[in-house]
Amino acid sequence: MRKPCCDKRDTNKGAWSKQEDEKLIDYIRNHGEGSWRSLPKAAGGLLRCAKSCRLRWINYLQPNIKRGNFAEDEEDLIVKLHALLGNRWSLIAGRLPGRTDNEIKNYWNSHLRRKLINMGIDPNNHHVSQSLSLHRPQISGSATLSGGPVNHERKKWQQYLISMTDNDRVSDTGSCLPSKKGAASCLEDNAYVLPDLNLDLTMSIPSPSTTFAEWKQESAELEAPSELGNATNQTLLLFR
DNA sequence: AACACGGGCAACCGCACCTAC
DNA sequence: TGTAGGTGCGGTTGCCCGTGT
Repeated sequence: MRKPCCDKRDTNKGAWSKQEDEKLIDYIRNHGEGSWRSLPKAAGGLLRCAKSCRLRWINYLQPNIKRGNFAEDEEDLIVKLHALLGNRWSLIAGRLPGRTDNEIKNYWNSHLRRKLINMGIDPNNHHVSQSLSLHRPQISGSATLSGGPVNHERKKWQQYLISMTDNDRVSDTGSCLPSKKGAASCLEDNAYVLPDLNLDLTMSIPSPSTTFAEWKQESAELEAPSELGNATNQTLLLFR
């Protein structure tokens, strides 16, 4: 049985106070990140769990964190990345400088998910819902999307839908849907699903004739340093 | 004005992965 | 090779605040 990461009797829970934040910031400024387990004691006796310190630093105290509303292009990117990666928030966050996985996850759950649902898109697999899929243009007739300012939004999402072929989306079987697999194995999965990702995240359709064996061979070849120059591998590197 | 309700967000929890021994 | 500690990640919870009734 694993020991708990800290003795819960001796730790505070809940919102962080200004003093606690300052202690943590001071310590990390002087000693750098890492050694989270020993940090609370070393940082002037912070009564916080190591994991809590890490989370607080990564999500709120780091100097390069971007706070506030998400820009339109950030939204687009999140949706596209989510279609590719599923709930791999840390990977998605890696593509959005200054944004944290927690922030993106919250934004997805509170805003983007609902937005997609209103558009008639299943946020889990990015498929157009049954009732709309037969006539994609109907999306513009979604009940929540009438009125002027929405037109732009509507157009944007229509383009998104059109640009997303079925091959682009995370498979229904959930090859990269929530599981406790590591990022690396997830990327392997995606490399199979999306062998031809482009750097700008607009996608080309993978050859339907590619078998798994062929893909494995291609992947092995891509591992070779001499292949680093080609576009496909650049794309794969994007997700490393 | 008081209450109920829902949304947004910070933080917690537990599991999985990584690495050193 | 197996094990334990440290860390990272994603799901979930709970509090706070705004809005509607």
